[in-house]
Amino acid sequence: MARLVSEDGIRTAEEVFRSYLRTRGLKYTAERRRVLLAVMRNNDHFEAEQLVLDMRQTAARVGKATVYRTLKLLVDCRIVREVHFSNKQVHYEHIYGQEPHDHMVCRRCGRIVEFDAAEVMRLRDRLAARRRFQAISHRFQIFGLCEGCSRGPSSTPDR
Amino acid sequence: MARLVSEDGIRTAEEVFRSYLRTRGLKYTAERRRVLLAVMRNNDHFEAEQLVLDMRQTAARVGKATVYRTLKLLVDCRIVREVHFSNKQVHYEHIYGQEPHDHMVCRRCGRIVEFDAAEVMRLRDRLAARRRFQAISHRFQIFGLCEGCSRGPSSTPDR
DNA sequence: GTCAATGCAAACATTTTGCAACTCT
DNA sequence: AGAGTTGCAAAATGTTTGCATTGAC
Repeated sequence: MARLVSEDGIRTAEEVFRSYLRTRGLKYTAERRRVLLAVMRNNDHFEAEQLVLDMRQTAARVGKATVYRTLKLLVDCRIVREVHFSNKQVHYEHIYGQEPHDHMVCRRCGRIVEFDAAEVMRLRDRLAARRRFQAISHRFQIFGLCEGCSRGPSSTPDR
Repeated sequence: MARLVSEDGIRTAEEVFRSYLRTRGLKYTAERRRVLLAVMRNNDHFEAEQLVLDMRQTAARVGKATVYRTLKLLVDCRIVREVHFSNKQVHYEHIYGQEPHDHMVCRRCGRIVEFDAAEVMRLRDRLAARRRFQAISHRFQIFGLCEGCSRGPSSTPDR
């Protein structure tokens, strides 16, 4: 969270997306643009379904199939990444221009805490090398209790 | 993989499961026992659906709903753990009596390489402490190319 | 003008649930 | 005896796909 993207950052991401599409003979449609904007303005982690519902409220209405299809493209060109907090649906977050990070997930309140992935990547590469494995990416999430939840039962118990 | 469990190990797991059930007023039924045995004899990672199908072949036939329900119980009492290799269905592995480990997943051939989680856990706890987060568990998987696949195109390209 | 994209609804795959019949303890 | 369990089929979830229509280049 806390990943405010300036209008300028959005414009750059737009250019990245546009040229990604162009190089494969795909089209930069109004719908794809709307999805990109909705994603970039979302400063949190979100699920595909929620994005569909949110966009349904606005003038930037886009069909659910298109949202799913566009998310895939955005993941492919690394503007967006899938994150896996639960066993249920996939979550997404935009990562264009972000430092690599991973997540801690509070088992009690669901709070997500991000942390820098630099050390994780160093360990990952060391572990991989030992097995003659060439690491390309990783997923790492830490589950536990956040600061608030680890001291006594909170008044907002949920997931 | 390579986690052969002796008949003795199975018996111990059975005792763990049985007492877990007893303490919550649940019953150790023939079906639950059959699922436990099928799981413990499986020396690999497996998916729920496959387990259902495998058991359908044998005399130890158990309904799919029961398999799913029992897997949940086994996860809850830490005989089994969920592992997440792909974005598709959850995989399972029995971990009773195993050293903690995580997985490297080959993006080309799908091979799974296990590695000891000790260092990961140390890093995890250090990272968590910095954010005053109390780590309980984690998920860590490294994606990349296994030894065979990283040197030149293999003759068995798949997942 | 052409080839790709959209939106809808139907299809899918996986997992969960309601319920009547059954079975551990 | 009684609470918990099973199996089935139906429901639910989350995502993908077929296809006629529309739109970008």
